[in-house]
Amino acid sequence: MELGEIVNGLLTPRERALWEASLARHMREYPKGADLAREGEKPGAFWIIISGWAQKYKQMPDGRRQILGLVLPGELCDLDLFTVARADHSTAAVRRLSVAEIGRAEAQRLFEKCPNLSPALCWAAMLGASVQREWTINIGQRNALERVAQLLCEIYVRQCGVPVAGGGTCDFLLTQGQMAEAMGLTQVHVNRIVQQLRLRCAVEVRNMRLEIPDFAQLAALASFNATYLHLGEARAGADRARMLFAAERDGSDRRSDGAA
Amino acid sequence: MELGEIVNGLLTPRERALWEASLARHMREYPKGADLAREGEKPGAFWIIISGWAQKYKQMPDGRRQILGLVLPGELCDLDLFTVARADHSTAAVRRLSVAEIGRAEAQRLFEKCPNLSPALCWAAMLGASVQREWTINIGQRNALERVAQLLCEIYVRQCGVPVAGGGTCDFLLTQGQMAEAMGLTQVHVNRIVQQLRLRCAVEVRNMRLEIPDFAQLAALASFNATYLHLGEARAGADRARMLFAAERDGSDRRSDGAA
DNA sequence: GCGGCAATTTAACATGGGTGAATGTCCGCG
DNA sequence: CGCGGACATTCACCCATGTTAAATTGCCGC
Repeated sequence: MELGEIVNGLLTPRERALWEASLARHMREYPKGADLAREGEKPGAFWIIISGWAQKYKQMPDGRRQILGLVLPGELCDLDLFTVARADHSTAAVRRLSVAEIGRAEAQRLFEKCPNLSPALCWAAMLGASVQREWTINIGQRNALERVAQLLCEIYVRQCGVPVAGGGTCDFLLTQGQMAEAMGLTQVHVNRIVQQLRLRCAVEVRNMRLEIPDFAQLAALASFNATYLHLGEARAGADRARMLFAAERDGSDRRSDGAA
Repeated sequence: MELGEIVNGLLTPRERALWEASLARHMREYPKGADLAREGEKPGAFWIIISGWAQKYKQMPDGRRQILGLVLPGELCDLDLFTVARADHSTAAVRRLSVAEIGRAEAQRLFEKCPNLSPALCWAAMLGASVQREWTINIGQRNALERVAQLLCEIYVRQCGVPVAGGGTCDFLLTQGQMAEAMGLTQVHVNRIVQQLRLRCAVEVRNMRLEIPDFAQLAALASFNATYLHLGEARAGADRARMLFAAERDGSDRRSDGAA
C-alpha cells in the first residue's frame, strides 16, 4: 500500500479527490496470464494495482523466461514505459488482476492538475529500481534456499511490514513454477527448497497463502535486510524527490514539447 | 555519451552553459576501489562520470559481493540517491576515476535554473533501470558463456554503438575477478569462458581493452538484443519524460517542501 | 461423484560451475 | 636488476542444481 501512504500524505484534498476519481473511472480487469504491456510494443499507459498481482518479465528467443519483479496491490506499475519508444519488457497478470489503467491523455491531465503527483510517482519508480537491484544480488549471489527465503520475506514485508515478533500470514499468488522463473531456478528445485523450508522453519506456501510462524528465523536463513524496501520513507522520499521539480517557471527557457 | 546527447539536444544554450560550468567547477578524482557512496549512509550527491568507470555494488554480511551495474564515461550515476534516507547500495571506482560531483545545494540550484535538466536526468535514470532489468535476466537465465558474451556486447555498444559490420575495440576496465562479481560467477570460471571466447570468436579481453573482430558472432552467442539500451532515443525519451513536469503552477495547490 | 486440468511431488541421473590451491605472467618500483 | 603485488591460468575434485519424466494431489465444473 505504498502509494496509498504517499497519496494521503502528499496530495492536497483536492488532488486526492481528482486522483481517486480518475482511478475509479479507469478500472480494468485482466484474466490470469494476460499481458498488460508487451516487450517491443509502444507503451500507452501505466497501472495502479487494485487487487491481484502483476509480473514484469522478459523472454529470450528460445523461450527462457525471467520474472523481473512483482507488483502488488497498491503499487505502481511501469510508469517508465511513458518515456521509451518501445517497452523493454512485458507485464502480465499473475492471476486474475484488477487495475486502474491510466493512459497518456489521462496521465497528462492528472500531472497538470496535481503538482504533487509527479514526485509521488517518481518515488514509487525509484523504489521499484531499488527492489530490482536487490533481486540482482539475490539471483547472483544467494543459493537456492536463501533465494526462496528472501523472496518469501520480501513478499510478506511488502504486504504486511516487518512483524514485531513471531510472524503471520499473507497472500502469495505464485505457483512454484512462477517462483522458479522469478529466482532463476527450476520448478523441481523450488519444490525441494519449499519442502526444506517447511521442515526448517515451518513455513507454509500453499493455496495462494504464505504462512510464516517465525519471521526472524526465515529472515536469518535469507540474510534478509529490509532496508532496500525503504519502509515508511514514502512520504519523506517523495518530498525529497520534489527537488527535481523545482524549476523556476519564467517560461523563457522552456523548450516546447515538440522541439526537434 | 548518452548524457552529452541529451544535454546538447534538450538544454537551451544558456542552460548548457550553466550545466557545463557546474560540472567543471565540481571535478573530483577517486583512486581505484574508493567508495563514492556507501550503503546505509545518507547520500549527498550524484555524479557524472568524466573518465574511468564506476561500479554500483552490494555486499552481504558474509562478504559475498555483487556488482549491480557499471557507469561509463558520459553517464549519470545515482540520481536516485537524492530521494532516499539511506543508500541501498554502494558505488565505487573500478579504477582511477574522474567525475563531476554534484551535491545537494548545487543540484537544487541547477534544477531551479535549468527547467530542461530534470527530464533529461530522469531519462538517464530510467535507462539505468532498463539496464538493471537486463542484468537480472542475464544472471537469472543465461549460462556462463552467454553471460560473459552479453556483458562484452553491452560494454562495447554503450561505448561505441552497434557496429555496422565487423567489429572494433574499446576500453574494458574490469579484471576477470570483477567480471565474475558482476555476472554471479567465479573468477576461475570467467577465465575458462574468456578462453573459450578467444577460441570461438577471436574475442580478446586484455590489458584493459576489449577487441571484438566479429560483433555479430559474439552477439549471436549471447542472444544479445540491444533494444534495452534504447539507443538514439535519448532526446525523444527525455522529451516524453516532460509529461511528468507539466504541472500547472498557480501555486495554490503546491505543498511546501517541509510539509510534515 | 466423475473427468480433467493445473499444480505439486518424487525419482534417477547428468552436468555446469564452484572450491581451493598451486603456478605462471606481467609490470612497476626501488 | 630483482622484488613484490596484481592478475591470469591450470588442475583435481565434487556438489548444487538442472533434466526428464512419471506419479500424485488438489480443484473446479458438470
